Amino acid sequence: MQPATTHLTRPAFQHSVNRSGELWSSTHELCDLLRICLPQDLRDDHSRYQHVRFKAGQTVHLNNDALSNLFLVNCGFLKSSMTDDLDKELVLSFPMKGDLIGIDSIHRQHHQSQTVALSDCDIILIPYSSLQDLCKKSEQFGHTILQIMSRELVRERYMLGVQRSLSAEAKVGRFLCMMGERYAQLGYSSRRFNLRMSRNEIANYLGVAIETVSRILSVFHRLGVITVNQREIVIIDAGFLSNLVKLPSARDRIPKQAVLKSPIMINQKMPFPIYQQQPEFALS
Amino acid sequence: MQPATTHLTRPAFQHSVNRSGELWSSTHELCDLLRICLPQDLRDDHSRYQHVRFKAGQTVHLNNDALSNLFLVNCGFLKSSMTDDLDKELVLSFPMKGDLIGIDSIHRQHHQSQTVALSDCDIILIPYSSLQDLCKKSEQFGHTILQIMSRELVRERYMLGVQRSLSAEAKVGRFLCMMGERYAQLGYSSRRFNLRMSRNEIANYLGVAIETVSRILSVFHRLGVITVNQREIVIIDAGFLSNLVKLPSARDRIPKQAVLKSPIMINQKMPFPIYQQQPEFALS
DNA sequence: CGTTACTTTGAATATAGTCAAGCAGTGTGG
DNA sequence: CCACACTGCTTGACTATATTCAAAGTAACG
Repeated sequence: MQPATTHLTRPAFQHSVNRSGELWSSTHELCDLLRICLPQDLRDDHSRYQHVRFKAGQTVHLNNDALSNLFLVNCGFLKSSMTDDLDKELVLSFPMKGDLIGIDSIHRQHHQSQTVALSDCDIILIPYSSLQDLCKKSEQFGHTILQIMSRELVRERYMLGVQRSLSAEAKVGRFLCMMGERYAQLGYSSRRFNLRMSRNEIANYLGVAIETVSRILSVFHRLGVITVNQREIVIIDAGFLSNLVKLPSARDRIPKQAVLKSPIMINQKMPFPIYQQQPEFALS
Repeated sequence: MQPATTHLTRPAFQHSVNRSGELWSSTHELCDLLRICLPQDLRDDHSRYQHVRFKAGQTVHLNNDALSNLFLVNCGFLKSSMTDDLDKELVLSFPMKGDLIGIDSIHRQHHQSQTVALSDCDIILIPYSSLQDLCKKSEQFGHTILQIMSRELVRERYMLGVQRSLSAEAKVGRFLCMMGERYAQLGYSSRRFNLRMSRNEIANYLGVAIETVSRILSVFHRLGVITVNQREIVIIDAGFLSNLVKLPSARDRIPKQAVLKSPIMINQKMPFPIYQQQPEFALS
């Protein structure tokens, strides 16, 4: 499809740090970002965590980098990807505010993926050693970290399900809804937003060809369930998008019109809220 | 494809326990099974973990069960699956000796999947509370658990890559190799083994139709790279299977013979050892 | 021995991929 | 400011891969 790596510039760490206005966060702020309650036993923890800024296009970490920090997104939009057996890029996720980057690296103590900034970003560095300290200090925090990892597992598994059993149309529909939900969580509109990634990156993420994504967006537009203008999306019928199973085959569709001869298949079940705020997730 | 749930019998826990000969394992044995070194600070831990036996076809846990235990496979073969949006079964993994079942349930404190025994099994129950105790007692153990979860994430991600970017032929090829490697780890032959799961389960796991699996196995057999006899597989050319990208299209293939007009595409790179023993994984 | 479940194989079909061309927005340099 | 190239996106036509449907074969089970 596309080459695995374009030209990746390694982040100028020290540089960024010195210029970054020396912003540091407390453990409390960390927990807030992660959407977990500050455990009792960390009330008097005064650790500080450094912020680093990345410009759009800059690399946060590369595949195979030794694990020294995890990265917590404070603001901005990123893309995590790995390189598969065949040296093709494989987009894994689009981290944004509140997402923890790098937990896949704990296993071998080296990153198994790479992350680049799609927009200017502010990222908090969490040295892995600090994470271990926090786990040692607070039993509850340790539990929470397990939960976060477990959640990541469930999310990735959800994507696995999407890959395996959905039509390309359903994939794109759910992708748009998911993005809407995620923006909503950040306080933006879930109906009108700008995609931060290219069609290519979407296609890769969904495991379909770029032309397929393009075509499907056009069809959705024609059907009146969304509006597409470059990367600006307006979702008109979110229910349609998240429950779509498949559209009538192309031949049953009067070309260039929204008139359909055979019915559109829609799933009745409520979709699994994979990225929604999870109240039970916060520790009481 | 296939109905999500056939008829699942809940395990007769108490019953099994009473009949099971009351086998209990030590923390040390637990670590051995998990292929990690017993941490120093758990040397004098005398916790005991109960074994439970399951007959082929019995359910170990159901989706949405409250998390009380994790399950460590001592022997036997199982199948973990979830139910997707469209109520279809989605096979996630085929746990065997040494695999830890249920870490996806930590997130919501409820299982996000279900596991059934494909053969008679001996399973060690690890109450989640005990796991937390061990983490509290031993910092190193806590770290190791993180590693295990991280590893699971990487494995699942590998499958995601398989789903997205491989042809059906490559999927089946890699599946066979992977099974070989896993059997090898258990001390069996990596070349000759019995698949414990049905074609249906394989197809589901790989995200292809059952007929496709069947056809591809036949083609491999005809090409002389494997031998298939029901569920007994003999791998003749493992390199071929793990590096196959795609076979020549059907029309370039003289029917029913192993003669090919155009070349078979083979990947040069070494495959990622996703299930191989990882020496660096053991704690020093 | 008949019923059932699982598997294989063939033929037709559909979905999505590839190839190719054209369009639109962006940026560069004359 | 315009011409030019460049990149990303869209659209069409064709094709390949894999699915679906159908039928028949094989093993397993009571």
